[in-house]
Amino acid sequence: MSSNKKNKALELNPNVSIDNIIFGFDFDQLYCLLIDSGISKTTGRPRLAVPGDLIYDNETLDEAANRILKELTGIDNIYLEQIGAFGDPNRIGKESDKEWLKSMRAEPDARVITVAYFSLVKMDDFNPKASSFAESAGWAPINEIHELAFDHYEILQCAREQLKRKIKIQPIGFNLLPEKFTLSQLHKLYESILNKPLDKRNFRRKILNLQILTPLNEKQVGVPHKPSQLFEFNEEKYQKLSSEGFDNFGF
Amino acid sequence: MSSNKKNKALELNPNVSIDNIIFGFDFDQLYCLLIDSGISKTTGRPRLAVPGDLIYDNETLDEAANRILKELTGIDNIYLEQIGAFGDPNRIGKESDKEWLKSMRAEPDARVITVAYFSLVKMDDFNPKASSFAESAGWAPINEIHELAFDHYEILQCAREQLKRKIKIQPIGFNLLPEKFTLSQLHKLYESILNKPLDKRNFRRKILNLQILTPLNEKQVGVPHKPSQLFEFNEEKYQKLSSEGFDNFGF
DNA sequence: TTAGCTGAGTGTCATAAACACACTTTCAAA
DNA sequence: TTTGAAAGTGTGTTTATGACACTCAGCTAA
Repeated sequence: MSSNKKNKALELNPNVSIDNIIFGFDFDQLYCLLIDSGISKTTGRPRLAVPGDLIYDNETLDEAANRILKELTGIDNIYLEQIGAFGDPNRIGKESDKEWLKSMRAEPDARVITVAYFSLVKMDDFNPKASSFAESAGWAPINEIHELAFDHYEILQCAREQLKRKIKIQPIGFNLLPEKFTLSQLHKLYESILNKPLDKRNFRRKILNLQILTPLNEKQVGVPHKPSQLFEFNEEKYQKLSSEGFDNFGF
Repeated sequence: MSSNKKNKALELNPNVSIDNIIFGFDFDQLYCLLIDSGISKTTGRPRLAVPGDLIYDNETLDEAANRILKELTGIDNIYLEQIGAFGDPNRIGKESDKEWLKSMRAEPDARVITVAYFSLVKMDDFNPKASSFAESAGWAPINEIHELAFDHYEILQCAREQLKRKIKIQPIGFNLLPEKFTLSQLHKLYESILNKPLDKRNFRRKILNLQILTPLNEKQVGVPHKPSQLFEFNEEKYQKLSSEGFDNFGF
């Protein structure tokens, strides 16, 4: 047992892991960051998983989630939210999963409960091709993910649901966009998350009525159509608004 | 390590526990079921906690939560929902908590992550005075709880928030009421959960418009005022409604 | 028997939010 | 200079919300 040893600080807890659903957005669709651990001997297919790791005994769950994100992408200070715990005793049941765990873990057969998180990152901030994970990590369009290791597919679906719920109540979507963005980009983002078309005029009215966007004296350049106005998110106005208590950001 | 031994089925996992916030309602206010483990030697005050236990290595988290509920109250088939994982390394930090753990657990110093649940029970179904827990468990009015063992107070607040959020979207409140109830009782329940007064007429209109209540040919008897109509919750209509997708049960 | 108390039950109007819907503008590229 | 592509804009209808006050039915106690 880890907790019986002296040096707890550096000790991995064999029974609790974190898995982190990392969302990105490219102005067209939602993506999820996946790890590819190579072709599985048992299935012959690539083994895709969500980044995750066992926790250390001296870190909080949030710290562990941040650590994993940082180790993989180098990014810090990211929007991060817990989804919940997943603990089916058979969640590590597939042969291809066991095979992989044996190569990875000191106690590959241990019962592991995982605490899932999701995070929202600006895709520009992490280009897998430029990182040390070039070969093992990459952005996958969310609608093209059909199978993942362990119970990661199920976790991903929970993450999507939670994001849907949350975006209706709080403007966390801004975490997926660059500092400056257009209303059309924001519109597309909401459509991607909610997975349904939203009327353009109604969307604009609603967002603008919230008064949390600052229009910039700047337009798109070089686009083969009417260039669109750029905006930035106004954190200050939002804080004021949300501390006064609003719970309708509803779509 | 538990997972290294042969008989995993009967093995407690030393690193993961479940804590269960059990809500009840007496037509007047919300209650929470608490365990009293007696006067603490270190604080001199009663040590109140939410029911919980380590998990067994062969049960799912939901099963463990149900087991704890069943062991304590004898009740089965109860509304149960995960709140999330709580894993601050110092969550077991108070002296009075350590004292208690030493008397309870094989590995009192182990780092324990807890997965919190809340459940909704009809208070009639569990009368602590009639159970074997007569002296150690009891209903506490939720607004009179100010301090609990471990991080249980924090968990309780999260449970209340989650219940608030959920009740606006799904009619789970019916789990806290007997089969037959009056609109006033339901009204009071919503006010207790949302912690604010709701207009009587607007509340009735909204609830009745949902069409998930069946009026019964039955009235209150023996009350010193106009007797009120009894209703029951119509699961069938609700299923139809919610599968067609509604997300506004909003107050 | 009746007066008084208690909570049940009921309707309307004003305001705000939601939704459906189509044309003109601006720029780049051909 | 024509064409294509997305930006940007307003109105009317419908639906939900929120504020508000009196009568009714049954019990109790004088």
